[in-house]
Amino acid sequence: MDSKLPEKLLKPFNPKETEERIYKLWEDSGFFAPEVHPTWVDDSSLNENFGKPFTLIMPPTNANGSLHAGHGLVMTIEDIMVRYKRMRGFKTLWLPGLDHAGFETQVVYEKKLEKEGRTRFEIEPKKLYEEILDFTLTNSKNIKSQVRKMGASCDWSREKFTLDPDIVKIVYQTFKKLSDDNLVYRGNRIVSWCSKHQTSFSDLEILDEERIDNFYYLKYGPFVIGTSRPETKFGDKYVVMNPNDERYKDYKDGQKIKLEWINGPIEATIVKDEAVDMEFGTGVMTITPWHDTADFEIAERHKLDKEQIIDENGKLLPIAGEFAGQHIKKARALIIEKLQKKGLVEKINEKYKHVVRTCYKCGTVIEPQIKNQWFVKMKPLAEKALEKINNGEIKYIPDHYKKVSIHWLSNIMDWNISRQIVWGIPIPAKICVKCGAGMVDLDNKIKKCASCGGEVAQDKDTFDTWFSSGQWPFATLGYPDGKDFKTFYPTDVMETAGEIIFFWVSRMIMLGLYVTGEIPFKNVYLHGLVLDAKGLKMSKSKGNVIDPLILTGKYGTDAFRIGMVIGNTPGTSLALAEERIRGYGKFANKIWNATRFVLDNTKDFNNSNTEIKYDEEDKKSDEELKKLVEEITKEMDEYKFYIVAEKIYHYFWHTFADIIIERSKKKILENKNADSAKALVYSQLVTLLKVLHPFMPFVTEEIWQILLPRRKVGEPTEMSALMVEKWPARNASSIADAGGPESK
RNA sequence: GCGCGGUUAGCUCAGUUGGUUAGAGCGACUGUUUUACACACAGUAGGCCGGGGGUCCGAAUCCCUCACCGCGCACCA
Repeated sequence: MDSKLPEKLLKPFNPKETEERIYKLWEDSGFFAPEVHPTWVDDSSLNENFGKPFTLIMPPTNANGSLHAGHGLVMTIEDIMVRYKRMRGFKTLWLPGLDHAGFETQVVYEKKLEKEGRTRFEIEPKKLYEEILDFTLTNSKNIKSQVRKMGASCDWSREKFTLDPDIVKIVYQTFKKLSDDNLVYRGNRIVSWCSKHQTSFSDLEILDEERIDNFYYLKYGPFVIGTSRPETKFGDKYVVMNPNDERYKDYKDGQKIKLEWINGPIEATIVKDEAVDMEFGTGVMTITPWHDTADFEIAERHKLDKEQIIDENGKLLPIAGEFAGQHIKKARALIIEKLQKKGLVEKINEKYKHVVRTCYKCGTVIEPQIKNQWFVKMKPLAEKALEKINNGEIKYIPDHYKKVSIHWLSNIMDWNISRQIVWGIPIPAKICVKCGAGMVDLDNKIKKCASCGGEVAQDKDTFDTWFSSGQWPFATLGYPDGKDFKTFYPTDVMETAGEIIFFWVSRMIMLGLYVTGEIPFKNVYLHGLVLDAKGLKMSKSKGNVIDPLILTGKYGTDAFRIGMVIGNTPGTSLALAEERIRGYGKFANKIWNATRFVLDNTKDFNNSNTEIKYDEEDKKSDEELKKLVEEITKEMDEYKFYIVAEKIYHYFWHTFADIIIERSKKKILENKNADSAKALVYSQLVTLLKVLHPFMPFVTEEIWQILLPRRKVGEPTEMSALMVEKWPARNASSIADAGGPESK
């Protein structure tokens, strides 16, 4: 028996010195891969789970970003799940990945260009793509090393990037399938256009912003119309009212009237449509179908003309006459001035509260535009998803996200998947130069337009990032023929931020079901936002961003991890205060010091002696811990990490250290039931290290490696690690195996 | 307007199917340098569980209602 304590155990726990070494030990062991089996014996009579797959696909991290507090939470929660399942004997796969993060990255790169005095509109697209690719790949090394620092036990050999050729191939096949099934179409539809970023968006990239603006009442022939956007009114030649509105019953649908308008006399046509709210304004409005969704729909219903008033840069077109070429921001006041001179302004309400749609990145007011784009018909896809969610095949944690998802899916709109940016997966399609028709063309074979015979050109647009990441679970596993796909799909858990429930989670369900016929994951675990100590959202402008790596550097990764998880219920945002983490740094040291005591006092103790009989109170303590382990095992299976971590923390500190160790001192000193005491402290330490490991992997593994020579007497000296040790309970109802001196 | 959360100790939050004196961490206060640990130990104080109503033998927990805070969705020009 080794009777000397290692030198380092005599000093306080030093996370800095430990973490990199331990991570390397794990990585070298190969245990991150599901195929590399735990060292304990496969006995399914003892463990029903042994060898069953457990799959978690990591949300692909933005390759060009750096680790923020939110990532810290993701890596912690997912690693806890994965380490726990691995210790339970599951064939555990945690697949890491990187995201090219299309628009996000492009915006970052554009800012960089701006600083260099360049702009993307002057750079040849191919070259720009190469530049961003280079930029992204360089930065990706950074994020990958940071993920390692968090202790993530993911299988790096299976790492994927959203632009990998095999991923792109699958994305293309899905696009083709959607097209073949008539679920993707190209058409002139209103899209949300950002004039700064020169791209269209889906409805999710838009932020609603409440504003107080002027609301103008304008004389329009015999009517008074209300508008907050006079700059769009140049082309308005339809005046619409509700057919049931008694006030205007004398005007007939289709009737023409002549009137004086901004730039002279015009002829307008009366249109009756029920979409007009009789209560709002005067109950009469004119429409601008090119720049307003509601107006567009009215125009479609009545087959009305649509004219573009504002160009893609937000400037007025020649239809605006003397105002042509002016930016709409500046033009509004001038137009009102002119209307006032002409006596066409009836009144102005200066306190009009309404909602303006803005670009989520730059805040520019979104200008709806009619554009020829690719759209996915969502209704049929959503219906299938709703079925699976409603019948409980996909479980949400916390539960209320189920309701939120159902609500969104039930009111879903078609999805504009084309983006006018270079950084992304190019859309494999030809566009007819003559008629604008779009044809999916994976093999680059189409030379003439199928509908008009005109010349075709390659589509210059790229896919919305979420179109490719929406296929992530089956794409990363190599659908349809990959071995991993067959073994690990459907995956078990999708763990991600509640914020992207629609962007990502719901779309993965729809696309996964559509392509593979199966749900992509059985459980959705959604975590909340990580906020600053005061509960405010972190932002660079507020200067309250907390860098997780500074905290892990100061207090250790273990302290950070358990601090992130204790008391943090799923879905709830977390206020990250430094004292919180500092406190758990003390806990890591407490574990370290308790270990020193146990090893120091049991060095002469023969732990292979199975004859030890606990005395009365030790027996009680032994049973108490076994009961606790059963309890937390159940809670682990219910994803209640916040309560498990707290229970273990509390037991370790206030029962094991404060009561059991204190009690043992007396017994050992007086040599009264000393063997019982020694056996108990050793056994409890071993069990506690195991259950603590998913939460605090570094300190527990470090101690395990010190313990190992004692535990493995007479056994082969092969690589062994706590991360593949057996969890000390089979399941909630079974008898716990507390490990300890009796274990072989 | 519709939907989803939240309101519990000074702060951050737990509280599972309703059951005896409502919990944790941090903070505060009082002691103690006891041979693993002062990154410690022993202890103390602090809550009409947002307001009102109801069901029940019994409600922080279930139902109704109001108030306030947060978030999401929406084509009222």
